[in-house]
Amino acid sequence: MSSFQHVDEGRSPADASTPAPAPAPTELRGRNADRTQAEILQAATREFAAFGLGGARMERIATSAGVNKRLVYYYFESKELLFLSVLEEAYARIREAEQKLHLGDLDAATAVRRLVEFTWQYYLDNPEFLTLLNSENLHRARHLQRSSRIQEMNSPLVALLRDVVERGQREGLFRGGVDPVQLYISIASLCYFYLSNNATLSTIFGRDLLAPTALSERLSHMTDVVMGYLLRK
Amino acid sequence: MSSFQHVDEGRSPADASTPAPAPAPTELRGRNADRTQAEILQAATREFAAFGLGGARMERIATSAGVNKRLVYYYFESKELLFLSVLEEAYARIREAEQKLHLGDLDAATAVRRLVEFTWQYYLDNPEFLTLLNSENLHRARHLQRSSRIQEMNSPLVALLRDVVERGQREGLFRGGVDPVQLYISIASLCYFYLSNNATLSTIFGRDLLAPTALSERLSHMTDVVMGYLLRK
Amino acid sequence: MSSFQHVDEGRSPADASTPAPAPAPTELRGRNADRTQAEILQAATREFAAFGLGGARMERIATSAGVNKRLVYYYFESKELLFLSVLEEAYARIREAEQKLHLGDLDAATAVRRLVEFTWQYYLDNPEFLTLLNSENLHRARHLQRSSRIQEMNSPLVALLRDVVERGQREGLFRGGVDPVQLYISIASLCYFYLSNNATLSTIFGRDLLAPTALSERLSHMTDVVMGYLLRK
Amino acid sequence: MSSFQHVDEGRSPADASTPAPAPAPTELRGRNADRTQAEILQAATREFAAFGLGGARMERIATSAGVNKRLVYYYFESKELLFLSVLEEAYARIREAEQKLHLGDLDAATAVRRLVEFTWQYYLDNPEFLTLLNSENLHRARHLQRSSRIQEMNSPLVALLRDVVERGQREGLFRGGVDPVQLYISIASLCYFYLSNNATLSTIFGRDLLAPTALSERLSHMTDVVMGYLLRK
DNA sequence: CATGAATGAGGTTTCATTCAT
DNA sequence: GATGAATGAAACCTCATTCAT
Repeated sequence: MSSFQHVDEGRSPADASTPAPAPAPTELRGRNADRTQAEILQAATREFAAFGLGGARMERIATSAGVNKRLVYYYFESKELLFLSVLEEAYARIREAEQKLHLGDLDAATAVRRLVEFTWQYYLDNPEFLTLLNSENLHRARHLQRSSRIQEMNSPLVALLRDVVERGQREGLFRGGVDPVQLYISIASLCYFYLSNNATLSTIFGRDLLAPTALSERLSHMTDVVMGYLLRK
Repeated sequence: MSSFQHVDEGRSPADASTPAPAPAPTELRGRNADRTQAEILQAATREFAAFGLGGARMERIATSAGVNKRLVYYYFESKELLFLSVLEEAYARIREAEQKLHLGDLDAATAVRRLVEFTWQYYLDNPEFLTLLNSENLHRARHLQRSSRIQEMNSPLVALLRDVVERGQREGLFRGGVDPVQLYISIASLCYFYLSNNATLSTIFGRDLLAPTALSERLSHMTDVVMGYLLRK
Repeated sequence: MSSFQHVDEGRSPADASTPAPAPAPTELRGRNADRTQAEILQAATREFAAFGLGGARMERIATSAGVNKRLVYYYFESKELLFLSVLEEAYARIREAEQKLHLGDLDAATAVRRLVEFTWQYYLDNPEFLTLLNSENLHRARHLQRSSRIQEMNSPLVALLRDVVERGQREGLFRGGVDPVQLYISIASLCYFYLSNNATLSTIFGRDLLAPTALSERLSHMTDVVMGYLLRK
Repeated sequence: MSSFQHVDEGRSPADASTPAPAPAPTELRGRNADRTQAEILQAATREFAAFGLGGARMERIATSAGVNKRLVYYYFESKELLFLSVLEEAYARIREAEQKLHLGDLDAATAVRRLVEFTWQYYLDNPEFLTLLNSENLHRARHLQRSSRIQEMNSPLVALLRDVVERGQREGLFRGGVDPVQLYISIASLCYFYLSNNATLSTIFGRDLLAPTALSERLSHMTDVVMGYLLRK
C-alpha cells in the first residue's frame, strides 16, 4: 500500500486485470468477528485507495480479505457504509499519530517544523489517505457528513495548533494574525498537492518528483515556506 | 483522432455557445462537425468534472451535448480518448489565461502576487479543472502521458516564472535558492488543496470554507505565505 | 416436524399473547419451546400475509418473533414448511370460528344470513387469511396438498351447510337444486373478492371501497344476492 | 398460457426449473422496435402471470422474448415499470373485449346473462389476468396507482352497466336499488374467486373444480345467483 | 435451547460499445 | 454526418440456509 498506484473510479470492463493482493491468511481465520472486520477494513482501504469509490469492487475486497462477499455486507451493509468506515479509520489513524508527536511539549518553532515533517512523512507513508480523501471530495464529503465521530476526532488538532501559534506569538517569534486552521490547511496543502498530483505534475514538468533528492528538496522548501511566513522579519 | 480540433481557436471563451457562422457545407446534408465536437467536449468536461472518469456516463454526455451516443464515439473513439481531449483542453485554457497576465511586464513582487491571485481566482471560476486533475491523478496520469502536446504547453510557464524569480533576486528583494518549479507547485498547492478538498475540510472543521469572508481571508493568507517565503528578511 | 403443535389448543384465541404458565423446565437452561414456536408462527403469519411466500424474509420473521434466525429453522425446518404451518393454522382458526356460530341451531334462512355476515366480518378482521390463500393459490396449493389435516378440517363445514340447505328446502323456503359447495363458494366469493381485490378495484373505479358506508352497503348487497338466489319466488 | 400454472413470488433458488417457452421466432426479428416491445410484453405477461411480480425473472422474460436482457431495460426501464405496462395491457384487452359484446344492443336480462357468461369465459381463457391482479393486489395496487390511463379505461364499463340496470328497472323486470358497481363486482367475484382460488378449494373440498361438468355447473349456478338477485319476485 | 458467523447461488441493474441503416 | 436498436460482461446486493459453539 506504500506506492502511489490507482486505477479507476467507476465501472470499466477492461480494468479488472490488476492482480488482487493475496488474501491475508495469517492463521486461518474463522469465527472471529473483530478480526474478520478488521481484515475487511484493511482490504477495503487498499481497494478504495487504489480504485476510488466507484472503481472499487466488493468482490475484490472480499477476496483480498479472505472472506465471502456476502460477509462484507453482513458487517458493513453497503459499499457506501464500508467506504465511510474506511474514511473514519483513516482519519482516526492520522489524528492518533499526530497526538503522539506531543507538539505541546516542544517550543513553538520546533513544533511547527515537526508538524510539517510529520505531515509530509505521513502522506508519503500512507498514500492511500490522499486518494481516499480525493474520492470523498469528488463525492462532496457525502459520506463524512453522515459521520458522528468525524468532527470530534479533528477538533483536538485545531486546539493544539492554536496553542502552539499563541505560544510562538507570546514569545515574539511568530507574526500576529495567524489563524491556526489556515495554517494547518496550508501545511497540509503543500504536502498533499505535491504527492496527490505528483503524476500530472511529473508529466507536465517532465521531471520525476518522487526521486529521493526531489523529495528532500521538497521538504526543505516547504519548511522554508511555512517558517518564512510564521517567523517575524 | 486522439487530439481535438479546438473549435474556439482565436475566439474568446465566453462566446463558445454563440452559434458560429455556418461554414460552407461540404455535403448537402452536412451539419456542423466542429460545432458538434465542441458541444460534446463541453458536455464531457462537465460530466467528467462532476463524476470523475469512471463515474462519467457516455449516455449523459451525449444527451447533454444534444447528440446521439453513437456520434460521441464517431468523433472521439472511446471514453478514454474523450477524457484525454478534455484534459488537453483544460490545460490549454489555463495556460492561455496565464499568458494573458503578461507577468514579464510586471515587477517581480507584483508578478508573484498577481500569479497567486490569478491562480486562486482561476480555480474558483473553473472548479472542473481541479476535479479533472484529481481524476487523472487517480489514474496516475495515464492519459496525459500519451499526449504529445502537454509538455510543450507547460514549459513557457516555468520559463516565465524562472525569469520573475531571477529578477527578484537580482534586485535583492527575493531570497536565494528558489526553484521556480517548487514555487509554482507551492502556489498551486495553497489554492488547489483548499478548494479541491473544501468538502472534507469544511466537514471536519465544521466551518464553511466557501463563505465570502473565508475566501478573501484565504487569499490574503496565501499571499502572506508566499511573500513571507520569497521576500528577504 | 411438518405439522405445528398448536399452542392455543383449547384456549381462546384472544389470550394467545398472555404469557402461558411456565411448563416444568426439562433442562436447567430450558426456555419455553411452545411459546417460542407460537411467536414465530405469529410473526410468520404477518410476514407471509404482508409479502407473500416469495416476498417474505426469514430474517424479518426471526427478528419480529424476537428470536435468532437459526431457531426458526430449528423448529420449522424450512421456509416452505413454515408456510404450510401458517396455512394450517389459518384454516384451523376460521373453521373453529365457524363452528362457534352453531348454524345448526338456527332456522335455515337465518343460518345463511348469519354465515354471510360472519364470513364478511371474518375476512374484514383477518385480512391476512386472504393474502395467505392468494399466495397458496399462486403456488397451486402445493403446500396444502401435502397436509394431512386440511380436508378433515373442512368437511364439517360442508356437512353443516348441506344440512341447512336441506332444511330450507324441506320447509319450501329455498329453491331446489342447490349445491352446498357451490353456495359456500359463492358466499366466500362475494366477500373475498371485494376485499382481496379492493386495492385494484378502488383504483380502477376511483372509489374508496373500504369506507364505512361502502362496507355496510356491500354487506347488505351480498345478503340480497345470496337470499335472492336461495329464496323461492 | 391457457392453464392455471404459477409458481413463485420472490426468489427461491430451486424454482428455475420450469422450461421457458421457446422464443417466438416468427421471422427472425431484428431492428423492429414495435415488434420487439410487443414480444417483450407478451413474454413478461406470461412470466408475471406464472410467477408473480417477485418470482418473475427478467432473464427468463428476455430469453422468452428472444432478446437480450439489456434490451428489456432499454424499453421498459425497470421490472416494476414493465409490470405496470403488462397490467395496463391486460386491462386494455379485457375492456376491449367487453366493448365488443355490445351489451347496449341487448335487452337488459340478456345483457346481464351475456356479461356473466363473457366474464366467466374470459377468465377461463385468460387465467393470467387473475394472477396478475392478485399480484398487483398483494402490492396494494402500487403500480396501477401510478397509471394515468387506468381509470379512463374502466369508466365506460360502469356507464354501460348502469344503462343496462336502468333499462331493466324501467321495464319492471329488475329490482330497485341496484348499484351497477356492486353488481359488476359481484359478477366478477363469482367468476374470479372460483378460478383464482381453484387450487385451494379443490384441495380442501377434495373435488376437481376444473372438471368440464363442474365448470358448466358453476356457470349455471352463477347465472342463477345473479338473475335470482336482479329479477323481481 | 439458542446463537452469531459465514456462504453459494443468483437476482436486478448498469455500462461502454457495436450493429445496421 | 447522424442515429436508434441491440448486446456481453460484470457490478452491487439479497436470500435461504448451514456451520461451529
